[in-house]
Amino acid sequence: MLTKTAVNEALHIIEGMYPEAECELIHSNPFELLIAVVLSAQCTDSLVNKVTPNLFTKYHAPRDFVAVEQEELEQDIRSIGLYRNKAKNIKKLSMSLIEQFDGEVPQTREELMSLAGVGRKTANVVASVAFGTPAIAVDTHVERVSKRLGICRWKDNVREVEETLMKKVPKEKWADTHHRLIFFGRYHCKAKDPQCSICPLLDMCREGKKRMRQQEVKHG
DNA sequence: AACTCGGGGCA
DNA sequence: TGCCCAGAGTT
Repeated sequence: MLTKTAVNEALHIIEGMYPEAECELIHSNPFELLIAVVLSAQCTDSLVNKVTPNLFTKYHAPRDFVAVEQEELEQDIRSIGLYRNKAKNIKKLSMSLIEQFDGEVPQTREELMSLAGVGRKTANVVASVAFGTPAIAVDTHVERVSKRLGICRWKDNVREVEETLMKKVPKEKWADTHHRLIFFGRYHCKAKDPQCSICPLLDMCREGKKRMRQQEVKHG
């Protein structure tokens, strides 16, 4: 397991690799953010950003999603994939907002996670981006990178990865950490074909060094 | 713990 | 044209 100091050193190096910020979901209020993040499950932010401008021109509040036919909403979001589940969840979620939260987006992670289509990652993104609640949203990139580097343990579940990151990263850097690790995971420490041989973190990376040793054996 | 949902993007 | 991407719900 990497120490607090080593983790912050790693984050600093990653920061140097990617000066610009992560692509973010287009939204202008907490409700639009919530919808956009629910839509973004299993697809990229840029893909979601292609449908949300039209979507938010047509739908402005929970009641608009409740009123529309499921099939029509499915067509409005069809291009992002998994559209039946997502349309169903958005209609259900919108009804919950009206019935339980006076039509507003709740601010706590527990309340957010009670909504259809909102899991731990989505709840953390909404809580932190819309309401400034300190949180680290752990997606597959953050999880994979944290495990390879040895920030957390291999067997940790998402909650444990999140808790370990919160312990090892200063609170004021949580939001930035999320973006940096996603960027690093998507473009460099990829799930398949990670770029270990040119990685500036190789010296401190347990998995990277292991992979390099395996390559040496393979290629004589 | 494994399975399902489903398009777009890119080699 | 087939592989790769990327969470939440269900069983």
